[in-house]
Amino acid sequence: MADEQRAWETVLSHLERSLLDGSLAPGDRLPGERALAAELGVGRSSVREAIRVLEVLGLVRTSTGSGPTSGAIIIAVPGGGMSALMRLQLAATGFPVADVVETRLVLEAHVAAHLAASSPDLAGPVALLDAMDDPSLTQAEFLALDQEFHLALAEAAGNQVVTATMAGLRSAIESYITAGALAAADWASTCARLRAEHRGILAAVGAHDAEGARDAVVAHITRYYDQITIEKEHHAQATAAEPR
Amino acid sequence: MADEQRAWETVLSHLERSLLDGSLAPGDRLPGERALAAELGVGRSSVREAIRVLEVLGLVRTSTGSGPTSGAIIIAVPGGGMSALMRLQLAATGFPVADVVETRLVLEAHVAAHLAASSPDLAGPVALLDAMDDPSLTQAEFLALDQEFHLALAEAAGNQVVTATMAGLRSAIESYITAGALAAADWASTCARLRAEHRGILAAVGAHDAEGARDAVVAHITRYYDQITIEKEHHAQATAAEPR
DNA sequence: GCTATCCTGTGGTCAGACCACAGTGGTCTG
DNA sequence: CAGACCACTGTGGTCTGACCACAGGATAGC
Repeated sequence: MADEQRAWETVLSHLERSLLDGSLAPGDRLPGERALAAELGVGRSSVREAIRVLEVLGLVRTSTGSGPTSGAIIIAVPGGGMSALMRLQLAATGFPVADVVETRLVLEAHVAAHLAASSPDLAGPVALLDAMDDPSLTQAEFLALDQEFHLALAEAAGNQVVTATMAGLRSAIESYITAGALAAADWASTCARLRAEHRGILAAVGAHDAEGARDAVVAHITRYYDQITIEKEHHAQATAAEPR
Repeated sequence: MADEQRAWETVLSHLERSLLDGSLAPGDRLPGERALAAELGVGRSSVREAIRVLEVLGLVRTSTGSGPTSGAIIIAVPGGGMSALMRLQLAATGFPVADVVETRLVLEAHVAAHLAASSPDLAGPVALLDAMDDPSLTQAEFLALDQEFHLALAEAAGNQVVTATMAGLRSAIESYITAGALAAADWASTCARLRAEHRGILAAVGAHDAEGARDAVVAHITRYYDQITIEKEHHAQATAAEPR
């Protein structure tokens, strides 16, 4: 009866059930592939397909070798799989980038408003902002910190799902962000503006100004993407004749 | 040089690139597993792992047999993978249900407000509501239509990412919703209330009352989950001594 | 011309065999 | 005795070849 699902689905359901009933928890090691195959009466390749799915979804980390850190280990990277999912959906159907950005906007605006309405611990975000003031940062480092800052805000708001989704959305359009930053005509001033806007967001949050915080976030993100979009067009024109 | 990624990642990147450069588009058939394996110089099992990932992510549909509808076909089910992702993340990390609900709230509120601000085509949602008026519907059928209604709203709002995410969130807590409905003390009145609230949401949207639409959606969802939560506690008390 | 049959190609699965890798534990050397 | 060294073992990663069920198309028979 249960044979109607394919072998790898059997494995996946088994693992999902183990997670739900607590016999598997983050940090645990999965049984070896061979053991799992024998236990469930399927071939090893089917087990591997299931584990592969879990890996892409950010639920397990696999490594070779022996010892307690080897094998398939349950992690639970928030938004781990979201990244791959968004990227591929983007590639396939063209989830429009604008939709991704808009979604990010909705979530981050909520986060900001939520933070302003409560009295969260903002030590993490503040520390990140301080780190971002370092003028010796490379562009990549700056963007990484920027990413961390936004995630730290989401984390402070305390909603894991929102945090994970935001992480996924961000990484889905990471290449887009990076490309845009590289093409930025005047990175120094852009960078300075971003710093100021970040401070502004935190200030509004600290002042319990929900509307202000929401508006600040919306403006922050909107402005950045507008800039990228515009400059990308310029850049496209400038390089239109170049070979790819 | 590119050998540093695992074989199945090679396949996945290859397919992703093909999607991006347009040599693969939704509706197309992938090359056969054996052909792909030969082409990329990897084993068939590696190809299968990559395809498996794409399948779970809702990007391809596979079927056996021959003919033009067989093989792996690129579909691009919005939110196909999101469902699996959310469910498993929920299982693994214990995303609190409350977080999922709150996220849903944020997104749906945005959808409602967005719809009210524009002049969308609401024929689909209206038709669904009419279908839900059928008193002979089973509970499961009603809930399925309810799900469709909410998704139809999101679709009308035109943001595919939001739609997909909502679909994923919903399916992640589907068992929770169903269980709650089953335990509902008075399903008939609950059902009637849901119908009325749905109409209310549509009315506010139609009247271009963004705030009203937002509030209506928030109230709609919040009330339902509050009810479920309360009744679940009662149910838990009533059945506390029963064996599971 | 129509029907029944075989053929072909598809994914689905399994079994077995290697490989590279990283701890583990023993052995050898100083 | 302490240290370095090395074979052993178990892990995931991969490939190969084989078989199955399935569904459509080609073919032979009526």
